[in-house]
Amino acid sequence: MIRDSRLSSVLHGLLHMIGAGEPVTSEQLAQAMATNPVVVRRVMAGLREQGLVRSEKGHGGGWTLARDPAGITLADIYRAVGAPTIVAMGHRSENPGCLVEQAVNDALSSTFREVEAIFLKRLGAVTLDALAKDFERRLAKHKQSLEDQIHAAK
Amino acid sequence: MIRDSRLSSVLHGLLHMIGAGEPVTSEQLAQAMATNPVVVRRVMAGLREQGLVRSEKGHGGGWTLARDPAGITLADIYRAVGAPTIVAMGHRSENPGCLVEQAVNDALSSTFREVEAIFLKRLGAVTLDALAKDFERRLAKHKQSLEDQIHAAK
DNA sequence: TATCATGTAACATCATATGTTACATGATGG
DNA sequence: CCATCATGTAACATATGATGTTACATGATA
Repeated sequence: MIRDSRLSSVLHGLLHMIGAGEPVTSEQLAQAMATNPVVVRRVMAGLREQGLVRSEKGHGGGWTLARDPAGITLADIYRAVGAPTIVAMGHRSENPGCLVEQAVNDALSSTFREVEAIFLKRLGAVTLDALAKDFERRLAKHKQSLEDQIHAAK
Repeated sequence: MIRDSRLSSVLHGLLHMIGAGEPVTSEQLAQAMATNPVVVRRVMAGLREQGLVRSEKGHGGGWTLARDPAGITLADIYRAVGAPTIVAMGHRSENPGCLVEQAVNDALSSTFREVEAIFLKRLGAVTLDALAKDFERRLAKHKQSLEDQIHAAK
């Protein structure tokens, strides 16, 4: 099964935007996200429609965050990238007249829906700001680790 | 996203097998599952490898349940059809050196894994027998409903 | 006005479930 | 023993949707 990586990909891009203090071009984001500028614009367009980011044309243009990252949850971003399918399984027929199919669909669908609700609840509990802070902690730890290596080599 | 319907499909077939007291051919299952006999054999082969069903060639041959349906859970069947992908989302890179990617992957992966565990736990709590009984209840109710209509029409 | 950047349409590509054809193998009944 | 039935399996076709790519239009800035 091909796994949709838009959410993961766009989060990567957004963290880069938070780090930069100025507009970031699709070209730069494409480098960071290991993809193509057109793909970046395509996915960022969804965020712009939801008012999460802004885009500016021309010299000095690019993408900037439009709202406080402490007020944006991963669930907001999930919806903004088009609310991709969560559960990779489904039914052959979504409108079954067959009683066997009804029994099977009910048993599976209730589980599917429950899983989807939990997934969205979890995403809704994480803000973009929290993710950025987590990254900064990793960065600090990484730098410390590098310094330790330098001192140890003396 | 294309949704994998093997689990749903094979459950449909298994309920038909429980209903029939004799071996059911791939041809018959294909009719019930609205698909092709070869597809039926392909998916049933997985169940046979797990000892859930048996197949017999020649006259009077076909597929039969190999174990008590009260001892088979939907999780067993899920695994037998090849344990299809549960969560339809993933990461661009599964082996990230980038710290941004690590932060993003950790945030999402923990949620993905939690959702998958809940999914499997739910499937493990439902036996094939319970599903069959649920179907029988629906059938009885349906019959009653038909009779009521006949009486009402008099 | 040249350059830079987004906006978007129109394809190509790729992975994977599903559908289909063809033929081999084995079991049963006559 | 042979015709028939059923599974076993390889090989290829199809469909879908994310992703990659090219091309060109539009708007903003220096």
